[in-house]
Amino acid sequence: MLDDRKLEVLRAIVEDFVSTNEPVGSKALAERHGLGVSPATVRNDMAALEDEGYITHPHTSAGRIPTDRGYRLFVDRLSQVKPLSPPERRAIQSFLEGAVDLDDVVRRSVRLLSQLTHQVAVVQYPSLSRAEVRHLEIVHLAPNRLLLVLITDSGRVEQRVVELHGPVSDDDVSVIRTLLGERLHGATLVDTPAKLSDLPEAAPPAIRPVLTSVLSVVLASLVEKPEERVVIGGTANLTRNALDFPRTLRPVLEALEEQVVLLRLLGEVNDPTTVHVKIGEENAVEGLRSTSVVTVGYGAGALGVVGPTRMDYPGAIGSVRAVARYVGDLLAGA
Amino acid sequence: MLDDRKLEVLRAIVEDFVSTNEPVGSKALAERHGLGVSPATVRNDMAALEDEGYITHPHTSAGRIPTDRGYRLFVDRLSQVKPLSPPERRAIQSFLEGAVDLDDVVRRSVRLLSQLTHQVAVVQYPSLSRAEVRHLEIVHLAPNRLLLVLITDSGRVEQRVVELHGPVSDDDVSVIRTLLGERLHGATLVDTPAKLSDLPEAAPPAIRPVLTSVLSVVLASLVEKPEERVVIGGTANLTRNALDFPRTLRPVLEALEEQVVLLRLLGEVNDPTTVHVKIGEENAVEGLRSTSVVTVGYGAGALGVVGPTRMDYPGAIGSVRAVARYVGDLLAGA
DNA sequence: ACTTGGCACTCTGCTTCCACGAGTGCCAGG
DNA sequence: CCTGGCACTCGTGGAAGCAGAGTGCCAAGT
Repeated sequence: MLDDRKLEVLRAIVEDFVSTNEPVGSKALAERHGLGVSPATVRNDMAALEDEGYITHPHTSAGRIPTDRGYRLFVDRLSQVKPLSPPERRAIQSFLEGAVDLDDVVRRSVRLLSQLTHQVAVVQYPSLSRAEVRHLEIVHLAPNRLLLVLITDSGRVEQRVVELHGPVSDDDVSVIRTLLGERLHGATLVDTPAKLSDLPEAAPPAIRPVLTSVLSVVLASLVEKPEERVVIGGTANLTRNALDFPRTLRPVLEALEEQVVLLRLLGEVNDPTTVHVKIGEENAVEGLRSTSVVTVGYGAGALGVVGPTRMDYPGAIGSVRAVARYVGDLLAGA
Repeated sequence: MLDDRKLEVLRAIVEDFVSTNEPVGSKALAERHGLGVSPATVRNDMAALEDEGYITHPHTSAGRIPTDRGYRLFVDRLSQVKPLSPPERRAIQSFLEGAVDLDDVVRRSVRLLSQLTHQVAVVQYPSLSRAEVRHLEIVHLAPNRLLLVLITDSGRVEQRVVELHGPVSDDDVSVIRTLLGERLHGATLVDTPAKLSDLPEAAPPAIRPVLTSVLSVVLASLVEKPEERVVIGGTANLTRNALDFPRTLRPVLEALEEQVVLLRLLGEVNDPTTVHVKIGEENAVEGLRSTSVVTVGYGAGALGVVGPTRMDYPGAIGSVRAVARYVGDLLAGA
């Protein structure tokens, strides 16, 4: 059904349309891509591709543009990832290494990705649940108020306030600090419920009430529904090609403002090591049906870009993969 | 030069234009605002207002629209702040009180502001320099690597990694922790240089090298150039009135992505208790010359909104002020 | 069976033209 | 100083016409 030349035509259409943002006609295509056949032949192939739903045309006398399905085929079978140039790689590395802390790493990654791809970039903080506890500090803020500070191996620092029913002494706080510290040091957060379950019984009766308050906060806010954080940047790129989002910029921006939505995007990454591409209507999120999303896991989290379906997929995939790799290494080694 | 009626006409023009987004003509204005005079009279007044530079018209046969100068006069002399309704106040309060930590307070404030005003909201984290140290924790990450965690009275938690030249023992770390803790507890960050200057001499010689490394990081990253953070939200509102930013949406989005720019906006607040309004060309930031910015300090930081010059100033000022008040109270009491 | 040139057809986009209407500026009279 | 009247300007919107791009299909060539 689809011989090699037809696929070649499809590739040419995608590439042309991506770079010019204009429907591409048979004539221009035939001569510009050295296919060695006449426009008429190309037209026949185009008709076939259109029958199969890979391309369409906005109106009768316009050129063709790829459909979501066409992009899908292009991504799956016709394109190959565009690797970054060595200078680019060096630039990424040195830019990321300049970061002073985790926040900085994430911010820099976002900026990097959006500049490399000219799209909107999304970077998730390393997930808490998979993280390992490096330190748990308890600060005695007020007689009946504690602040828990959790530091993970990925550099994340989480804080939670614990309101107690009654006042507690500094000494008791020290005891609890030591107890918890021993149990949790080096544990991953998913393991903590098991590690902590017998703690109240094992502890001196005097501190049990306080201990349970602390434990409930730890379990509730760090383990059961650990806060996932996502940072976004480069939204100005959405206006780059005003033509891409005729009247749909609004919903896109709205969707991108929702943490939940972003998490869902990044969370759909099953296999964390391969790059995932969601094209147009494939997106579960309503407001992003006119966009494509390229994501990949970097270890403890995920990152990606969001842009028009008319996107430079090979470039985006290459950039996303490269940045994920560097970020992953950086955080693993930190 | 400008009698009361002319001012009244200006007010009417601003209000009409803000609500309809269409140039307003003499006829509609005369009848809709019950000025008690004929359109012809209004026209004369308009001509005067135009001579003074308060209004202009896009083309000969169109109605008038306010200039930046006109808005300025309106804001300064013709409008009065629209106070929020009691239900609105209650909603704000209960929404903010649901926050679990500082990050949450800031995020909620941004959302609140953008929803109240239908503009882009900007909220600065409580500034570090004015903050008081509530706790300084030193975590021994690796033999030659420490993590400083600083907790302020406003709830901010800052972390910095200190790389040491050589390994250090847990005991030495404890000593330093105690030393620093004593000196810094309750101090504001601006005071710290004074409080710490004699510390190296006062400390046991053995730990001096480590101590100076730690001190230099504290001073450099927390005091000399303390990291200011800003959160932004509601950018989708920029697309609400597509007509407001014909081809200028791009630079606005770009400007808003720059932390520096946002800080500059909020930093221009001299008198922290009054609301500041920057209209159009008054803005120092290039990309925001087509917008207006309404800001106010809330105590340890500032917040505000960014929108088209054609903005509901009384409403925006009221909302900004109200939110700032609640946020200020919340953080002061926390 | 596939390719190719030719040709008629169908659109869109652009211009021109024109009439309409909103809105103004000005003037003379109350 | 206000008001009604009136001529003038100018953008808007619709109709009409035209050029260009691109298609679909057919018949002939390889």
